[in-house]
Amino acid sequence: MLEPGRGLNEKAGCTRHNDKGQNQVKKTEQDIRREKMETLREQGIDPYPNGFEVDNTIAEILAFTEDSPDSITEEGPVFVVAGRLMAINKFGKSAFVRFRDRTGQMQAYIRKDQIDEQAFMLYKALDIGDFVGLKGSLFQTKTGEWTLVVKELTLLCKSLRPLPEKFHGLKDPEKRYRQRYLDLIMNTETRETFIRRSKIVRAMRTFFDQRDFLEVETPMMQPIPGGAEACPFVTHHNALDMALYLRIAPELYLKRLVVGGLERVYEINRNFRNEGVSTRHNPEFTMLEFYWAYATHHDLMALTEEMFQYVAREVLGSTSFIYQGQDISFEGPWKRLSLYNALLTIGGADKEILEDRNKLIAFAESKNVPIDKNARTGKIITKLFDVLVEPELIQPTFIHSYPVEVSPLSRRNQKEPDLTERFELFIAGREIANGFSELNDPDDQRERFLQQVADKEAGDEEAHWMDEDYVEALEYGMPPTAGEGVGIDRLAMLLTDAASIREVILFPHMRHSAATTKAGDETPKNKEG
RNA sequence: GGGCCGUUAACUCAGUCGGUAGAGUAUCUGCCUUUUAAGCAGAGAGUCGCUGGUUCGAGCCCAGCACGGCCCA
Repeated sequence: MLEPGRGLNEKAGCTRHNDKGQNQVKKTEQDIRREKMETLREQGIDPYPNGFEVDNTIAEILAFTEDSPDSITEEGPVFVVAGRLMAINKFGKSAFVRFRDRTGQMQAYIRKDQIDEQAFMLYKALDIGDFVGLKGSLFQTKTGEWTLVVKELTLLCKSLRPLPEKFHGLKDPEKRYRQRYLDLIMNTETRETFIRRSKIVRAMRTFFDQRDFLEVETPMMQPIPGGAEACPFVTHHNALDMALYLRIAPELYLKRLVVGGLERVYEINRNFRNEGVSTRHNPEFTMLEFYWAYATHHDLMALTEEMFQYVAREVLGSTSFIYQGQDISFEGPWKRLSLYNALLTIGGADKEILEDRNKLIAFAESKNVPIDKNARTGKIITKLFDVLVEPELIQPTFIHSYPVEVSPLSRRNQKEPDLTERFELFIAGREIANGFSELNDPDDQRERFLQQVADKEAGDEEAHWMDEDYVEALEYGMPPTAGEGVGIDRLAMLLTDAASIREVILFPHMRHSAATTKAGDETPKNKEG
């Protein structure tokens, strides 16, 4: 046998490649599926027909086999059902197919002698992923599985791309997030997570509706972004030629509604914060905020316990569950601890440290807590809390009495005016909720805003803006009110045992995909300049 | 922003010491009317993330970049 030199060999390979290009067309699975589609069209079968009269769900059919198996014969009853093909086992003149609708999954049996000629042609062109309508009766296979014998077969939608592999499924997290529809098709847990999230939100609405709270919607685009300390997204209104900010919180608008006499309001909606993305942060996230006239932050804490217990019972059927290997119980009463006491008992600080700013800074450094030495004392204290205490709060715990410097919208404690009647709720080492008795003294509110403006000028980008319009509303009078925000995504994480926020947001924010970046047409030109 | 890890066929993954690419599933062809991740026989399928560098030779080594994951800030 001749051993050609390397160069020759390469040339041969090259030639072979060219031959291939000319003589046999390289077909992808998509090409093959398109060819099948064209063949069907030629036979008068529309690959994308409109509508289909579905009489039964898979769950109904399976329930029927449980309830009245004795009434099932070859002749009937006859069911009409639709779904997506998830598996096909072909045997020449017959096949078992597994199909799925929103209620479940079952098996159907197609045999040549049970269907007409056109349907048999159609069967031969079916692929995994196609949607079909099936009409037939039931029988049991050798292993006892109830199976639909197909009498009529209708193509409802031709799928042109192959689904991920049936056994290992879709695992690549990037693909799961970017193409969530594939994740939902392939991964049962994903479907269950988002069904559960929907139940959580529904339970919350029921909870507040039952207590005479009114659900409202307030602006997502605001001229002055307020209600939280965060960096906003900016946009521009062309016709009005003005800057608008995606809201960082609905708080100031909801309190205007309380001024307007809507004494109990709540809103479940998106907030936007222009920060990094991580397992705990998505630029847009969902908050419940509610305001309750004539209540105090003590009432809020009691209501929060009740609400979380209600939601957990509705969604899980239990008030205890496991989150990332830790047993969590919503059974009350929940622990309540002042921020200072938390730092003393859990954070390892002592009284002297908390009362002396220099000792506080030295303490932070000794604990390797990164702080801004020029920040106001209240900020340093909360930073210490975040690092030293927060991760330790596994069971639901209310931390209350936050410094007024970090709480510009909260009512002062009458006995200790440097502290506010504010609390945060921590579960599994994370902040879940934040509530307080609202500041309704317009003069004090204006002073707080001015202090925030000074902080902003000193370089604190997240400090509040002055909102004169809001202060004016307070001047008309807001009744004593308590208000709270609850992070829905984080609560959903707890109740679905999700390690990352991306697991509970259908379409989490991602960077440009590598594929998009590569396609020069789609990349903004100005990036090069 | 920093550190570590990853990116190979449609999917899930191997790839030894640097020597020109592998499996299973899926697809295609043939056989097959009770399968359960069907089976048997055969076939096709790759910009090894991108761009450079080192080398006679790079999926593998080096640098930069992109995207993702985890941890930290």
